[in-house]
Amino acid sequence: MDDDTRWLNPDERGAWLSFVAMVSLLEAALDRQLQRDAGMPHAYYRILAMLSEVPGRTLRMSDLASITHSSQSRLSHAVARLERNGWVRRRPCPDDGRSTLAELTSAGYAALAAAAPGHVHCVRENLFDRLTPEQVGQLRDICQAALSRLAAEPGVIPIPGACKAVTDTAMG
Amino acid sequence: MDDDTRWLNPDERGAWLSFVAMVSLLEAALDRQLQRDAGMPHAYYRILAMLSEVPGRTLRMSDLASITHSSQSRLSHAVARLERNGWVRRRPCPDDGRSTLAELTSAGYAALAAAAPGHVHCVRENLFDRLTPEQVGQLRDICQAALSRLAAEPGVIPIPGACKAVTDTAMG
DNA sequence: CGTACTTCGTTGAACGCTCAATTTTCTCGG
DNA sequence: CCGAGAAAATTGAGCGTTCAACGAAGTACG
Repeated sequence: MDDDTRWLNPDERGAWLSFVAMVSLLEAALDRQLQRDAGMPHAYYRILAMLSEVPGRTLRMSDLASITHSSQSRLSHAVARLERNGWVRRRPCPDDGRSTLAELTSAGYAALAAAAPGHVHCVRENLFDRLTPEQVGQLRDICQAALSRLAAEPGVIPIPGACKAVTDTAMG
Repeated sequence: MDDDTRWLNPDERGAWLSFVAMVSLLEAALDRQLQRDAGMPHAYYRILAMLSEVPGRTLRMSDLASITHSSQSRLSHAVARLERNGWVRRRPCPDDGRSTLAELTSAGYAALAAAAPGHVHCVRENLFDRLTPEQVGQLRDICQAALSRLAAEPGVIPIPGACKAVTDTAMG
């Protein structure tokens, strides 16, 4: 172990342990709440939420994968399940024979609308209601700083048009 | 939808979208790196890391579940796999017939030591090297604020002794 | 002592995600 | 037009996590 590894200093280690604990518990809390009250995991809620915010409530599978930070495979499995629930409908894209369009159905919108208040309550209760307005800004800046590197990772290609239009207004 | 739900304001929504994106991508990057280079997911790395930091490299399953913020069931499955790899050994607890002790083997320690540099590099590259020292402190405070609520969630009982002793020094 | 209750850990089924093919369609250079 | 390569989406196997159920061992109280 004669390494040139730059280990975490005490401040960084403390922050990292808090971060890992916080993320584990928060994700678990969100998943438990949504699974119990709406019959879907957090990842599926985000798919419905993203679709709901876009004109026509329709997106190409590829774009939907990008804005939900999901692999195509993962999204394909997920949408297959959402379609079985009647919450999403798939149809071929007229402009590009390779693409598939995913559309939020009215049943899907209703499920999302029913789930949203409980979900937002959970997010507030466990995060934002514990933070000062200053800390909200700090959190955004910290995440953006990390994203400057993460968004360039293999397999993560930012979508020029669709992404921005949505992330400005989506509710999470 | 005539609700008294307090929706997220624009600042909160922006922070939340950044946070969700950052967490998804960071977790994915950590899992990919560890799976590729060390043959284990991040959750399993954390189990080995926690064991390695404790006197005797041994913990009761219950305590190990607590400090890794894992359910007992999840930990039980995980340790079963780690034991199959020869990285952890289980034996009955002499003090309490219900309990099981999990001990990090020397092979397990070696696997951890081999995995650590690459993992820390990944954490640095995608997070800490993008943050100012001030932001590191802000991140810790923000996570601690959220943990003040999350740590009290159902199923999460802080361990009086073992937990503190470890979280002061563990490397994540 | 014995009954009720709690704690500890495990198990199996169901489910979601990852990874590595595979198929279909589009694009581009010749 | 044709062939090579890229892009879009899907599929199935393997793995990790969740959830509910269970057995085994400790605790509290009459």
